[in-house]
Amino acid sequence: MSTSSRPPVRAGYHHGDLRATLLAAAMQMLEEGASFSLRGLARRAGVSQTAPYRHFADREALESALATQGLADLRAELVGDGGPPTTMEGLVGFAVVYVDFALRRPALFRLMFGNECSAGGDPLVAAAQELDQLLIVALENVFPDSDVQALATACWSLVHGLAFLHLAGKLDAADPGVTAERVRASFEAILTASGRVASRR
Amino acid sequence: MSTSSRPPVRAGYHHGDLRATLLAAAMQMLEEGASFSLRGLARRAGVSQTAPYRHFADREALESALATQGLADLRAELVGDGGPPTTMEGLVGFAVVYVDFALRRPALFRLMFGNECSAGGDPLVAAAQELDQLLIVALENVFPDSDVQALATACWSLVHGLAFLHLAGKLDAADPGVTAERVRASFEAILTASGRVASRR
DNA sequence: TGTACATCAGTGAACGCGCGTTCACTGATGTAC
DNA sequence: TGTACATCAGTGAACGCGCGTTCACTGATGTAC
Repeated sequence: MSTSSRPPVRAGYHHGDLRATLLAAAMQMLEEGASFSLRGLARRAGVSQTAPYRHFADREALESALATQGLADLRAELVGDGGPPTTMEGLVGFAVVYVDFALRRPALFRLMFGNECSAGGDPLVAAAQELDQLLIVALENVFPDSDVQALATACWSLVHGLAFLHLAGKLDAADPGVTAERVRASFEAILTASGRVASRR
Repeated sequence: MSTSSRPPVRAGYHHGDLRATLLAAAMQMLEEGASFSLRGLARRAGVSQTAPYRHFADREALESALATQGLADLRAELVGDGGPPTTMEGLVGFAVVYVDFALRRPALFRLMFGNECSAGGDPLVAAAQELDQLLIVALENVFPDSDVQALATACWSLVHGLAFLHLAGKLDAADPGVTAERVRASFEAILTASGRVASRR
C-alpha cells in the first residue's frame, strides 16, 4: 500500500550526493519539457525546497552547471567511439548528430544556447571551447590550407541555425530521417554553390 | 509641475487605437530588454490591466502579433530601398543586415524565433514565408541552375546560426563592424571551401 | 431631429498560482586531543 | 578509546513578488426607426 507520490528513499538525514541527484533530476525535468524550477527540483529529489541552496548559490549557478554538462554530453555524442572526423562525410555526420541532439533535448539545448551566459563561469566557457576545438581539429583534417577559424565559425553557424530553425518550427522536424537528409542537402548545396554563381569576375 | 510617472494623456474613456498603442508599447518594452508582461504593457499604455483583453485573446495572441510584425520589420530592413539582391555582395549584405537586426533587437528576435510558434496563426506563418520567398528570389538571381530550395535552407541557417551564436555570447558581438566582417568571412570561407577539400575523388 | 437600445471598449477588485530566496533552526559527521 | 566541539547538510515556515486571467460592472458610441 504505497502512496502514489513516492518520496524517494533516503538513508537518513544526510543525502549523500544531493548535488548530483539535483543535476540529474533537473536534466530529467528538462527532458520532459516541464518548465524548470528550483522548487520542483527539490520536490523531485525528495528534499526540502531550501536544500538545493547548500549546493548552488542560486538559480543561475544551477543553470550554468546544467549547460556545462549539456555541452559535455553533446561533445561526447559528437565524438562517439572514434575521434574527430577526417572526411567530409564524417563532418556531415557531426552536423546530423548536432541537430538531432537539439531536437531530442530541446529544453536543454535552449538552456545551453538560448541565454546570454554573459558571466561565463569558467567551466561553462571551457566546455564551449572544447566543442569549438573539436570542430577545428576536424576541419583541419578535411580542409587543409584553409582559414580554419573562419570555416569553423561558418560550419558551426550553419549547423546551429539548422537546429534552431527546426526548433522554431520554420523547418519541419517531424521525421528525423527527413531532417538528417535536409542537413546533408544543406551542406551539399552551400559547398557546391560557388561553382554556379551567376556572374563571376 | 508634472508627476514623474506620467500617465499618457487620453481624450476620454475610449482610447481610440489601443491595439496599435499596445503593440507599440510592447515593442518598446522588448527593445529595452525589459521582461515583457501584459500588466506592464497596460501600465505603460496608461490603461487598466484588463483592457488588453479587449484586443488580444491572451498572452500568446499578443506574442504572435508581435512576432508577425517583427518578421515584417526584418523583411523591410532587408529589402531596404531596392528589391532583392542580384549579386553575391548583395546576398552577403542581406546576411549582415539580418545579424545586425538580431543584435539590435535581441528580445524581439528571440520572440520571433525562440518559441515553437507551433499553432501558427496564419499571419505569422505568412510573414515567415514572405521572408523565405525573398531569399529564394535572391538566390535564383545569384545562383541560377541550383537547387535553390536547399540553398535557401542552408543560407538562412548559416545566417540564423551566426545571429544566435552572437546572441548566446559564443561569438564576440561587442563591435558591429567586427561582427559584419565575421559574417562576410563566414560566407567567403564556406563558399570557397570545396576547392580545398583534402581527398576528393 | 430625437430617442431607444444594442454593442463596444473600457474599469477595478479579486483569485490563485508558483516562484526565488531568506531566516533561524537542528540533526549528523568528522576531527583534535 | 572517549569526548568536546566545529562544521556541514539538511529542515520548515515565511516573505514578497508579479503574473495571467476572470468577473461583474459602467461609460461611450453608433444605428434603426
